Amino acid sequence: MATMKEVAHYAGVSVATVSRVLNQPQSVKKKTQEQVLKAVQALNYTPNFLGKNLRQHQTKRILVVLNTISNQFYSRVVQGIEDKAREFDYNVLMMTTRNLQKNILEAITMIQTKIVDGAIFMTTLHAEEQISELNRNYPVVCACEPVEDTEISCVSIDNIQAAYDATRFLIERGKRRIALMGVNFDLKKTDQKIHQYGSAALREIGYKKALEEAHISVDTTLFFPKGLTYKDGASSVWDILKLKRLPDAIFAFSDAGAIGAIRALKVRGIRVPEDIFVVGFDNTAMSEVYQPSLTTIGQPQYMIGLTAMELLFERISGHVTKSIVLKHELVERDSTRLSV
Amino acid sequence: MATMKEVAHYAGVSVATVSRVLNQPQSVKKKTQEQVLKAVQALNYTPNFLGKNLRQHQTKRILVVLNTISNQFYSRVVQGIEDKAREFDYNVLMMTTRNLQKNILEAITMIQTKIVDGAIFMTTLHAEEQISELNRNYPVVCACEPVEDTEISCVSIDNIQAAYDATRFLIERGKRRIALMGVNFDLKKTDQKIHQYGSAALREIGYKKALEEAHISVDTTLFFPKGLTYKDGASSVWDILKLKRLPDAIFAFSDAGAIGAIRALKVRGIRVPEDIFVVGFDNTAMSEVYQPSLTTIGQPQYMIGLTAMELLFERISGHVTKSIVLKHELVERDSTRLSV
DNA sequence: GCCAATTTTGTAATCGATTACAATTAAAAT
DNA sequence: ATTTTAATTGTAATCGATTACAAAATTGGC
Repeated sequence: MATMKEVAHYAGVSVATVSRVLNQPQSVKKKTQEQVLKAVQALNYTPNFLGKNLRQHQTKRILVVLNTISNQFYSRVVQGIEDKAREFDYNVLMMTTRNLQKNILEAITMIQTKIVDGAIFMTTLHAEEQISELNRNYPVVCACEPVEDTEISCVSIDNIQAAYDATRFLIERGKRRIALMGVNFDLKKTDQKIHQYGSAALREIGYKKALEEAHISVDTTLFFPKGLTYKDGASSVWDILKLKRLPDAIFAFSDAGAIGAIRALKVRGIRVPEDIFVVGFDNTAMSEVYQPSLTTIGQPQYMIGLTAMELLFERISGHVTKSIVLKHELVERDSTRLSV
Repeated sequence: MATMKEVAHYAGVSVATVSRVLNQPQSVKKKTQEQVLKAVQALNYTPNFLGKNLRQHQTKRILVVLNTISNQFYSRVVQGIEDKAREFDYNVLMMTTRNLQKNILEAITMIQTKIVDGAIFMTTLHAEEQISELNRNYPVVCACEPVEDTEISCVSIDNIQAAYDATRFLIERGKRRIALMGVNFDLKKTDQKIHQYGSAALREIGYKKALEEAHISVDTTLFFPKGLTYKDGASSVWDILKLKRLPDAIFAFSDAGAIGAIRALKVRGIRVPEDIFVVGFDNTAMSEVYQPSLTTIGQPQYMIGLTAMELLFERISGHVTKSIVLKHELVERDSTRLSV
């Protein structure tokens, strides 16, 4: 609660000296140091970073912008970000947007108003334009979700290839009616730039590519763009059950969605994997623990976080822009494995 | 990137006028307003909040401190916090501690250095002392986890009663060897103040109370204080299987732990609920979706968040301290229900 | 058209730190 | 002991905003 001025007065020195003791102690005499530190103790002084940051034009803080923290997936990405940030003595703050543009703009304001030195966006949807604009003047990195603007540093897997791999995996196992469960396909109607739809649109492309390669025609009645949660997965299954012919496989763009779907199928007596194969996305902890365990596309979450933070540092110090694609992996488990 | 000074110059007015246009436009002539706004546009001006906050001694931001964002449970609490915060035009930032004291101290610094106006801690373990000290000079509220210091505002359920209810529920269904899976029991050895162990210790008390009431002796070989994750639950089961006599029920302090346990039991051919009953904690989405669905203690997460934020506002504006206990509920599902 | 009352604008202090530069003090060299 | 050099400290400007107070401009009443 005390200010540096009061500390200076108490210690009988100038504020400059106090500042030096706290920031470059080697430049001040041992004895004065002690006096000052004693005063700091006595007055229970803690610096006001608003003043410090204002003067120094830097905060040593960055912001991570997420849609929701209830997605297991992000936790590990954030850990990567934090570990790398710590190396450089930076603090990591987070904000959630819950898919509302309003909240993304709020996060953007946080950067423009100099509360943080930069930001990592894991949510580009609904505000690509504004993030792009932000990126012209402030350090920005996008992670997990693709962005159209090549001026923005970005880290993610190859979503097209990943979906292609998953789809092909199912096709090779004899599946031909593969339902797709994910998000935002419908945005397509308003704009043809694919990047704007995020990873889901890319995955849809990979899916189609695999089908075409196998000469299977794309059936859009098998698309269920509800969302990524358990409930979305379950709810999509209610729709699926209305189809004349059921699909023989489901490819969900999230593990939670896949699990919600399996659960709903079970309620109707449809078995996984015997009747329908199911593949998820992200390889979250639950995909291993669920019964049946879930085949899924694993993303190198920790590495994504680490890399994103690295790119952000490069951006903060030198305005270098760079995009990196990391490797995914298909993890085969029980939801696509018929027991022998 | 432009400063207010530049805007003022461009518009041909003083900085005071610019500030007024932005903050109390009614006090400035229409025509000047337009000039200024035009300048703001032209120079793409955004205020620097460091300066503003410094001058005004407030930031309109608060910090939420969590152990981890990978716990489904917190997501909904945070939503409550955010919704209430928005009502008062506050922003909510988050930091994770991953159960490391070092990180809690980092969060505390964030408040002391005036980057935020106050904080909600959902993680008191490892730093009660410091949080208590912080609370003397800055607005602090604790949520979900109990705190010893009565000067700290706190919101949570009655953990003793909740655990009592769960245990009693099992006893009433004929279970007598009830294993406990949770965290931090062992801290007990170093200090006898129960509050320091957090909610887990309270739950242990409730558990014991129910047993004693039923004249069942407490068997500490049935305590498995590994942690709250899926893996912890599964790993505890490996230990359980080493027992001479298996328990007939498991009460886990988290849904994830309970599910991890069910999964591990299944691997060894032990069925839930036929062979063992399992009860979880928190009523997260997965408890409904898992197979078998999980009986669990539900906490009013959203309400906890809402209330915590309310208490923080009271603390920010008037140094009122208040603690609130909210109601829990026992949700019965398949993991404790023998099919007829 | 003049004066008082009111509205609008500007000047300068302020928030709490850092830091260039100057001034002082101590140590080293002669 | 005196000068030179280096180490230590202080003075004051600065970061970018807000805001009390003073000054100027406008309005209204006569």
